[in-house]
Amino acid sequence: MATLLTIGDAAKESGLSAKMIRHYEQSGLLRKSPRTDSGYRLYNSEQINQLRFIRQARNLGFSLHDIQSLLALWQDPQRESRVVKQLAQQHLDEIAGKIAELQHMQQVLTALADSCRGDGSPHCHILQQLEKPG
Amino acid sequence: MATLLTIGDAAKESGLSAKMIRHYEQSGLLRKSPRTDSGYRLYNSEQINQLRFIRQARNLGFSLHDIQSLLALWQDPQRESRVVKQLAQQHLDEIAGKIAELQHMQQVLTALADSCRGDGSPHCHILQQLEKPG
DNA sequence: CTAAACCTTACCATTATGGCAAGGTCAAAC
DNA sequence: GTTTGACCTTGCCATAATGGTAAGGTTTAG
Repeated sequence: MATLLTIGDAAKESGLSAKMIRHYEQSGLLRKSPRTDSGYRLYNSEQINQLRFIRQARNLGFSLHDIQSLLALWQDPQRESRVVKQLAQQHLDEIAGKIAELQHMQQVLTALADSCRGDGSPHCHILQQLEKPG
Repeated sequence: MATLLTIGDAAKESGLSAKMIRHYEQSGLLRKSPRTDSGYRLYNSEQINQLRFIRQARNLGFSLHDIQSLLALWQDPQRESRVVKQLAQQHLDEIAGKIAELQHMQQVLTALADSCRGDGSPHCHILQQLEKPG
């Protein structure tokens, strides 16, 4: 029952783009896939699972670099869940950092926008504030 | 009182890097600055203010593209604050979108990490979940 | 047999920033 | 007056992840 899919179908199955699948292969995230005589890439169900794994991890914002580690852990029966959790925690820290940064921008800019009349006159607190050193 | 600064001092004054100041000039965000006979760029206080303006806007996360518009508005005595506020609001929407996206990741990944023992055993809900289609 | 829909590779673009290298300039110290 | 160190110049390369396009081969359906 070895159903083999071409890259387009693998893309549909996994939710990745064909373009990205090739890219992942070329950048070493995926092993080179087998080819037909005419050079078409072929994917079996195990590889489709791997592509899905990658997509899920991308959806959670993991970098390709981290995903390489996650894939390795996934495939290692000897793994320690400690290591996986550490990776996740690191990523959570990054996410929290980015959120904080964005929230700070949000806070400052909201205050500025609130104090800008937004009418036909040139007076504008936003520009006034950008002008100042700080 | 025309104090002219070389690019390194302009960088220190503005908080931007010299590299980026050159880049902003080359990408059309800034007009070409005057040079000494030997080719060094020189900045007067008005230009320093412009650099500060750019840095402040960058700190608020505005793209260089948006900053080009903001600079133009800043320098236009005929501007309508409505336009500035619109730009700010658009950017705030983007920020809010990014925050929402990150918070979603944060929520999902936190739940996964919480259900991962993080010990020496290979069992791990995080990997288990990444494995699933969805 | 032909046309559509696929596949291949290779190159370019994005965004904002940094790094490096090879070389010119300027000021201070000797 | 020369050397030295700190500056400046340009230009090219790199990042991260993704998309686009172009030129060309393949497969499949009509």
